[in-house]
Amino acid sequence: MILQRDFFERDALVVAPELIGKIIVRKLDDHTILRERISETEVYRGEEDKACHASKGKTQRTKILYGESGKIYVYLCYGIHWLMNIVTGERNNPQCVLIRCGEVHNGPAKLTKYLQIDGNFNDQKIYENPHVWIEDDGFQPELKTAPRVGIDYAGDYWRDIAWRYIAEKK
DNA sequence: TTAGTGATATCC
DNA sequence: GATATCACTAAA
Repeated sequence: MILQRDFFERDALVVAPELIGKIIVRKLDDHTILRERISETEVYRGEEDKACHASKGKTQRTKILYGESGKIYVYLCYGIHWLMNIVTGERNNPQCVLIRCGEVHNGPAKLTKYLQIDGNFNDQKIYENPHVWIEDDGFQPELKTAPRVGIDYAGDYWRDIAWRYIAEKK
């Protein structure tokens, strides 16, 4: 089953844990289809979240977070790495879920490198998309939570909040 | 531990 | 126009 827009229309704090165990499918061409199960996500939610790009308000870059849910938000980090997010929640409620790792490729930039996701995918839909989508095969691993990574600048409260969801290893 | 890398926001 | 910042990785 392919996840449709209504899945992403909900709050990021609901979508992020449910994305764990889902499968990102990336079709490069008719003969090459990559699949990777999501094992870690993080929530970036609202203008008051200092770690969220939208905390500085609506800009050219962050306007996509204010738009339609189910869009892919791809962001270039440190000049080298593409990070893949999915916009969630209703319009004008800026929030997204960062796809932080897959089962095979740990690390947000490794994942996008493997899946060949880059800036061209920014602002595209993650559903009704012939090149990339997310499937649910019914698998639901046990989850654990942890503080988010790499956001020391966000201050004590936002740095320590447990908005990171990880598939528990068995 | 550190270098590499470039888009974005912010300050002239 | 210039510069400071940054949700990372690989090599050592």
